Amino acid sequence: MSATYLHPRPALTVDCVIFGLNTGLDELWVLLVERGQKPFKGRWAIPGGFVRVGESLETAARRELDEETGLRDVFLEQLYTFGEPDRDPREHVVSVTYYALVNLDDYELEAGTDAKKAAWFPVKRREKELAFDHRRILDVALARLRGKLSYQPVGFELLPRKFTLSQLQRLYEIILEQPVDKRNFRKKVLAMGILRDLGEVQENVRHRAAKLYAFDEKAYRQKEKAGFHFEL
Amino acid sequence: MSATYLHPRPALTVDCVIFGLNTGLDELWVLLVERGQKPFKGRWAIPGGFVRVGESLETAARRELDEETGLRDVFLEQLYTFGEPDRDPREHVVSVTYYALVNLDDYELEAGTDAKKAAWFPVKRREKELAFDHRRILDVALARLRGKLSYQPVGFELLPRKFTLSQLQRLYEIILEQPVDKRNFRKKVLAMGILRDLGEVQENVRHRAAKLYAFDEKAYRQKEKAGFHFEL
DNA sequence: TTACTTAGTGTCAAAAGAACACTAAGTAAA
DNA sequence: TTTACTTAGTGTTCTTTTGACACTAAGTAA
Repeated sequence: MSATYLHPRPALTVDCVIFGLNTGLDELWVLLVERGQKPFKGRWAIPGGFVRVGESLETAARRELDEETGLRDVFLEQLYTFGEPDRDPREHVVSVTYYALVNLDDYELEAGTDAKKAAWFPVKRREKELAFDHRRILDVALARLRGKLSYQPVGFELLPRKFTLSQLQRLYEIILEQPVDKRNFRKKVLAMGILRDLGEVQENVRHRAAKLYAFDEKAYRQKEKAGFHFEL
Repeated sequence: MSATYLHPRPALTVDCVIFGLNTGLDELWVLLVERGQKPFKGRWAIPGGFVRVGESLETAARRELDEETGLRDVFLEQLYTFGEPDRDPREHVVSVTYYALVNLDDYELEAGTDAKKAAWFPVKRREKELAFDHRRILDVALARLRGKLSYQPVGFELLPRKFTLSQLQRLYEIILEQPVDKRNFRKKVLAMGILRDLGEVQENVRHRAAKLYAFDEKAYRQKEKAGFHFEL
């Protein structure tokens, strides 16, 4: 299994920042796993692991995601590659990072199949004592998410397939941390024409039930080709 | 010099897409080097090379840039990391790519100090026969550049330090491939308050000399902190 | 029946964006 | 020295977009 090379190489890992929103829609969460070995044993870290030879980076990221948290088929996008030689005390380890967006309810309490402890942390808590440079990675991921949210339709990945306009609005308010005008928001979103009115309403709510919508990806792709640019 | 590891590792390289604009301001150019060895011997490629252990990714990128093209102290930003296992026929090579922006005149004809052939190619020519997946990388870089141009003040990196508003406008027209209204453009740019009027005018032009401006980075940074967002 | 909660809707004023054409200043050539 | 040529530089108007703002509708629970 060991390998010898003419020149030394840095080790290569993938790490995934996983953002989640619960249906209560009160906060943005990030999924962390507790490290079982040194270094940083007992510290919380974003899930990840070594890239295998012959495996693409995204494949590696999805494999690690599955192994460490049980998550599959989620939205996943490359974030940034960190390669400071001292970011891992053992040796030079370069990490290609990804960020994932999931709806918490679809996966709630999926404790690591890998016997590792996994838990959701509120992003706002800004947990300081993360392993390696993971605090930094999380900050970069959050900045990216905030940026993307405004000009790419990624927010829907954090909601259940069927959602109300109020839920979508709250998502934007929570992540961007600024209030949004209800009427203006609804006008703008609906005017884009990328939501499908499902003709259904919420159930089991103790107030007027809101209409349910779904993101219409086909419509979005078509409009995009025609020069349309998402913006919220 | 050789090294043995418990598990096999992909090789790790950095590659740099270098965009340049000449003062003639007629086209966007990309700097390519001719490969001297297999694989893809004789093909044009974007400059790059292996990351050394103990060296940060950006350091590696700047080192390779200097070695292969003589460029130093240029604007450089990470682009994307490509890791498909078959992108290099020899073995699994993961490439962290960067893109650089330079003013062609500052460096014109800096043929490789490394005895390698280097040449500027018009981006629009969309040279097909590049080594490895470099065609793809170039496409990603161009898309990124186009995106950045609109909401980050990176265009100035392609101009000489002192430039005219017409030059700046032409830059946007060339890269975004769409005409811009002169009066509206000037109003918008000047209204941002991030250009310093140098109180100088062009020399050696056979028509009315235009005023020279410089990007005022300090002003930009301050405004940015105060919530200002660049947009053109 | 009443109280409570969230859903859903339109108008107006301000700001930003888009369209548009001429004069000014300099050089070069007749 | 006049004329032609080239690029610099400038305002106004109309249209579109954005932002501020408050009430009624529909349902549940007490």
